[in-house]
Amino acid sequence: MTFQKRANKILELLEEFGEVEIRQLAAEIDVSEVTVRRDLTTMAANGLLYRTHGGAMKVSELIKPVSFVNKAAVNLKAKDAICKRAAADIMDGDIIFIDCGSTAFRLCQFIKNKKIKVITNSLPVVNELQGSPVAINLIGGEVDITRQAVHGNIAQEHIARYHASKAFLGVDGITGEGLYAGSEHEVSNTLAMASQSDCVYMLCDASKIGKTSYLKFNDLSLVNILVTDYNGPEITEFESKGISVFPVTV
Amino acid sequence: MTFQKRANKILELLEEFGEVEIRQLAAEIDVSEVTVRRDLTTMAANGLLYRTHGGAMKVSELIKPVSFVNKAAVNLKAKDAICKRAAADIMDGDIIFIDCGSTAFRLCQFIKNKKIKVITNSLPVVNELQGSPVAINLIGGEVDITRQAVHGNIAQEHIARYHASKAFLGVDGITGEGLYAGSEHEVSNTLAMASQSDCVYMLCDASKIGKTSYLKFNDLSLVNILVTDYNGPEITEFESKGISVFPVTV
DNA sequence: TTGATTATGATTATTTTTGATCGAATTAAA
DNA sequence: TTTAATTCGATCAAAAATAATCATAATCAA
Repeated sequence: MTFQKRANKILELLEEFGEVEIRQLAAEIDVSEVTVRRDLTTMAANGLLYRTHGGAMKVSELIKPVSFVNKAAVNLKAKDAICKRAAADIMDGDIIFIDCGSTAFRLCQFIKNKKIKVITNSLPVVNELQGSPVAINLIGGEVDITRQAVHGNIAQEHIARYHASKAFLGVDGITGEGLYAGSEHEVSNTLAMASQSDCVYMLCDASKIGKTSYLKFNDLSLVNILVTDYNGPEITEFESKGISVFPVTV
Repeated sequence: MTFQKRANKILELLEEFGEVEIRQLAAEIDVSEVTVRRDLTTMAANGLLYRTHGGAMKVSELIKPVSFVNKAAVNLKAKDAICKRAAADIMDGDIIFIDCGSTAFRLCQFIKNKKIKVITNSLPVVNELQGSPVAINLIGGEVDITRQAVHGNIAQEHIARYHASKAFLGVDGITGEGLYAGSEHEVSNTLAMASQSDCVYMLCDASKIGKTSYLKFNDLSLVNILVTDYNGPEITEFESKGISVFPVTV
């Protein structure tokens, strides 16, 4: 059993359990604990895992507290894939709007190294981009603590003062009929950002496609690009209405 | 059970409840209270949570920069005494400005139960007032991450849209000659808030009295009320210039 | 094959982690 | 205010895990 084989096995187990113990690995791979310890040390040095006392953890298990807030969020992998694709279109020098909401929030992790300006009404976005070279403009207005965002008339006026090359927005639901939201507060900001942008990206995981909510606030003409992991009959309908669909796989 | 696992567990519980007790954690994780205490100390040192007597609190997500937390710790008792006195003047129904800065920030703890509206450019203030009945209006504009506050022209314009009964401001220094600041950004917000308020409260611990800084931005006429723990010859000078001085003892 | 290099396992010394205890500090109560 | 009850920090000891050392086994090149 070579080191490479053991390393693969360890990564497999790590993937399955998220964490492993030396004892467990030694028994599973049938080598001494000393060897396992050596393997883990090497692998940790290569960034393949996180070494703990008595074992190792998957790197991704070590989440920062901020990410914790959104851990409860559903469809995380889909959202991350969507945001990764969307972020690929963001170039240095861009000025972009980022909507509040859990999907758009995931965009932050992919733009931390970019030299761009972000205009947002989302407090978590501001927080997440701390320490990055990203310049932040925070929309002012009434603070909605439950949504961790700013909204209201002043906020809309504030947005109207700016212009961005791209807007990254989320909605509660999207069908061939149009866009749906769960609250009027969200709508006003979404519309304001869209109207001030050259190109509107809508970030929607599969659960949003074909879903309606209590408020239909606009037809599909608002959207230029739809980034989604969904792959069903509605897609062609969206495209026939002039939306470019960027598919991603989870 | 490794430290990493416990840390994750603690953060989860913190996320759920906002605050936790040592006893509760020890029982939940099944380790001794000493160990929990050690974990909390370590995590607090890393800025993952706030250590309290007997437990920990969720770290305010917007107060991550260590500099601010540290600065806030200087002259804490004096600042708290000053803010407690100032808060006594705040009545239900008031609309108030709260400046950014470590002194004015301490005001938050004394107004959490009041039914008022707070207009501020300070991110820590927004965070601190979460979950309270206080309505918050956040000044919009460019985010200065190091100061944890919003500045710029848009911010000034935003402030100009509002009017408050009282403004609670801080400065870097105050002498018989006037008011001093360490940065022009702070000045513009301070002046804007002062001009839109019926009554300007200046919150200054003793270290600020008689101190000058590189920028004298206004004379004393800006100030209506000075709340301070300082008790020296300058006080009569301030009073002779029309300022009401509210003394506090530490 | 031989000699050199590397990988592995056993042993021992060191470090880390944990829990217990006790005086000091903090908070709450009288 | 003074007093009582917690909680904290420091110190110590026991247990576990690690790193270091060494010897043995496997691998490889000439």
